[in-house]
Amino acid sequence: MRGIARLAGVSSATVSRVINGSPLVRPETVEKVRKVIEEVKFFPNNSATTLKYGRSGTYGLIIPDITNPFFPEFIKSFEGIVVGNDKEMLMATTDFHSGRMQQSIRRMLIRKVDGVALLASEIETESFEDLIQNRVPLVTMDRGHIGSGLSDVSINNKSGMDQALQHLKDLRHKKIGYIGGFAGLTISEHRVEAFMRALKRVGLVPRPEFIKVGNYRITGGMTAMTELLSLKDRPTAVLAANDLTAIGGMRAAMKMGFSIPEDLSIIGFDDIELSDIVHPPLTTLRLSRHELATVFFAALERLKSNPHSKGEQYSVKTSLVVRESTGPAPKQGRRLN
Amino acid sequence: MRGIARLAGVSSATVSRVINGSPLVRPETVEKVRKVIEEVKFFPNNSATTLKYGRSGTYGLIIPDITNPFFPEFIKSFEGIVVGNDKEMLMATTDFHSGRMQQSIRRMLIRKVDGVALLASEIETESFEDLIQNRVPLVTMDRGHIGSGLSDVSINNKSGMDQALQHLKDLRHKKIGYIGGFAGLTISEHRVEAFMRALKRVGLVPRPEFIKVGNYRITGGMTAMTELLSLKDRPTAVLAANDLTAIGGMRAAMKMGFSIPEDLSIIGFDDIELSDIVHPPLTTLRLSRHELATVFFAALERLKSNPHSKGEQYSVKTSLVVRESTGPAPKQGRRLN
DNA sequence: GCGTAATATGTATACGTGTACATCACGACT
DNA sequence: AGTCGTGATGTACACGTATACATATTACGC
Repeated sequence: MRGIARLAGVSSATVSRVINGSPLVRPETVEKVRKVIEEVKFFPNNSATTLKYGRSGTYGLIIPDITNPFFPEFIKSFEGIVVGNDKEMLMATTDFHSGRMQQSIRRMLIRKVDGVALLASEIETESFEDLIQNRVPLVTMDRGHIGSGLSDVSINNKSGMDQALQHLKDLRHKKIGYIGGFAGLTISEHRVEAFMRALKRVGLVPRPEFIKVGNYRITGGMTAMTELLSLKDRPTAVLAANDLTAIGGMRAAMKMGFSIPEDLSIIGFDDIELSDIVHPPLTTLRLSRHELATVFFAALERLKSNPHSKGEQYSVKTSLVVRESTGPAPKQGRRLN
Repeated sequence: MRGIARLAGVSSATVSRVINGSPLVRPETVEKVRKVIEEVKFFPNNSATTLKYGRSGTYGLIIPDITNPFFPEFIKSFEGIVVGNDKEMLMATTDFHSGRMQQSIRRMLIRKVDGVALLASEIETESFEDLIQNRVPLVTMDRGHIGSGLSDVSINNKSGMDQALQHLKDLRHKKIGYIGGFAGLTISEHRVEAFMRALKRVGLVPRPEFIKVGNYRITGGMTAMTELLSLKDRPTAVLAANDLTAIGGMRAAMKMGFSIPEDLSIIGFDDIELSDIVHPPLTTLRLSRHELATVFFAALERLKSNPHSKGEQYSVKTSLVVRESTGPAPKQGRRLN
C-alpha cells in the first residue's frame, strides 16, 4: 500500500481512504490512486486490519451435515449475501458430533469471525459458551433463547404444521404418525412438540406409538417407516422431520408393498430440490433457504453493530407445498395382513 | 500471549515455543505454560502470523455448484483432511459464472490462502493468472496442464469409460449415446473425447447425433434425453457426464414411456449417494470423493513446500458400479413408433 | 490582504505473532 | 581453574492496515 502511495505521489493514508471510499478525498486524487491500483493489481491484505481491529469481515457458518441437500442450498444463498456485502464466509461442519462442534468453534475464534450463524442445534449450550464469552455475535436456529449478543431464528412450525395436518384431515386421515430427527437435538424436540400441539388443534389424539425417531437422513426414514408400518394398527399418513426422512420413508413403504399415496400419505419438511424429482413428488412444508439466509445475515449484522444490546427473536414461516405423496385416507383394513 | 508469559513468569518467546511444540523448552516449563493457557482459555490470533509471514494456514476451494451432491461430499472429505492438519478451508462457489470466478479468486488473494484447489474448470485460463502471478499454489482438476506452482489432478476417464462401454457391449448394445456437460468447460470436453476414443476401442463408431450437451443437472439430462429419444433411430444405451444428468435422463425416458433398463440402459458418472436411492438404482462410474480430496490436499501441500518447482500431474481412477439401470439391449425396433 | 473555516493530505502508531539473535546457566574437558 | 559447548530462555523486531491527530492547502468573507 505504501508502494501505491509512492507511485501515486500521495501518502498511505490517502490510499487507504481511496480504497475505503472516504468522501474527503479530491476526485482527481481518487482517480490518480485508482489508476495506480489498477496497474499494479493491488489487493488489500485482510490480516492487517484483522490484527489491528479484531474484525475480520468474516461470518462463520456452522452446519451439521452438508450432505443433506437443504444445507448446500442454504450455503449458496448465505455465501451470495455475505460476499455481496464484501465479507467472507467461513464454513464448518459438525456431523452431529460434539467434538467437531468444539473444533468448529475454535476455528471461528482463531479466525476472529465477526459473528457465527449456528444451524447445528446440538443440545449442549456449553459448547458455544466460548463464543459468548469472547463477545462473538451468535445467531442460533430454533433454540428459542436469546441474550446479550445472542439472537435466534425460529422456524414457525405452528402455521406450517397446522396447514399440513389440516390438509391430511381434509383427506380424512385420522391416524397420523411422525418421524423425527435425533433424540438429542432441540430442534427435533421443537418439531415433535409442534406436531403434537397441531394434532390436538385439528381435534386428533396423539398416539405415542406413532412417534418415531430418525436421523435426518434417508436411512433413518426407512428404519422408522418400517417400524411404523409393522404395527398392527398403523398410521395412514406420516409427517417427517425433513424431506430426506420422508423420502426414506417412501422408499421403505414402497418396498413393503404399499402404494403412495393410495395406501399411505407422506409429508416432508424443507422442500429440497429432490422432493420434486423423486417419485411420487413429495408433498412438503417449504422452508425458504434464501429467506432463512437473509434473516440470519440481517441478524448477524444487527448484533455486530449493537454489540452490547440483547439479541432478538426472529421467525421464519413455512408453507405447505402439495404434490403427489398425499391422497385420501384408505378405507379401513384394506390391503396386506 | 504476553499475558500468558507474564502469568507463567516466562517470556513471550517461550510461550510461542510451547504452543508450536518446539523441542528446546524444558518439560517443566512446558507444563507451567500449558496450565496457564488452559486457565485463561487462550487461543492464538491467526491474523498476526498471516500478516507477518504471508501464510494463513488456509487452503482455498473453488467449486462450481454446491447444489450438485458430488461437491458437498467432496467438501466434507476435504474439510476433514484440512482441519485434521490444523489448517483452514475457505470455500467459494462460482455457479459456472466467470464473474463469480474472478470474485472467488480475489477472495482467495485477500485472505492470503496458501493454495487453491480449483474444481471449477471454466475454460478461461486468464481467470487464475492472478493466482499464478501471486505465487499461490494451484491445483486444478482435469485440465491436463501443469507449470510452476501449478499441478493438475486428472480423472482417468480411460479405464472407467472402457469398463462402462465394455459392460454395455457385453449387454449387446451397439447404439450408445452420450449426454455431456456445458459446451464451454474443458472437463466436459475431456470426457466427451474420452467417450469417443473408448467407443472406438470397443469397436463401435461414434455417431455425432448421439452426442448431446447437458448442464450437469437434472434438467439438462431431461432435455437431452428427450432429444435423443425423439430420434428416429435412437440409442439403446446412454452415458451421462454425471449422475444428476443420468437421473434427469432416466426421468425423461420414463415419462416418455420407456422402461429402464428394458428399453434403455443408462450409466452415470460420480456415484453420488442419490444414485443408489433413485429408482432404478443407477449404474455409474464411481469417482471417490475421499480419494480425490486426499490427492488434492497432498498436491497442495507438496506445492507449498516446493514453491519454485514445477507441479505434477496426478491421476484418479474411476470404477464401474453396476446397479439396475443397465440391462441387455432391446430387440430391434421394439416398442413405440 | 488577512483571518478563519473547511477541505484535503500527511505522519505516526498499534495490533500479536514467530524467529533471529543475544544472553545466561551449567557441566565437561584440558 | 579456565574455556568452551550446549541447552534453555529472553529481547527485539517487522508484517500492512485504519485511524487519531497534525498539518497543509484552499475558499471565502470582510
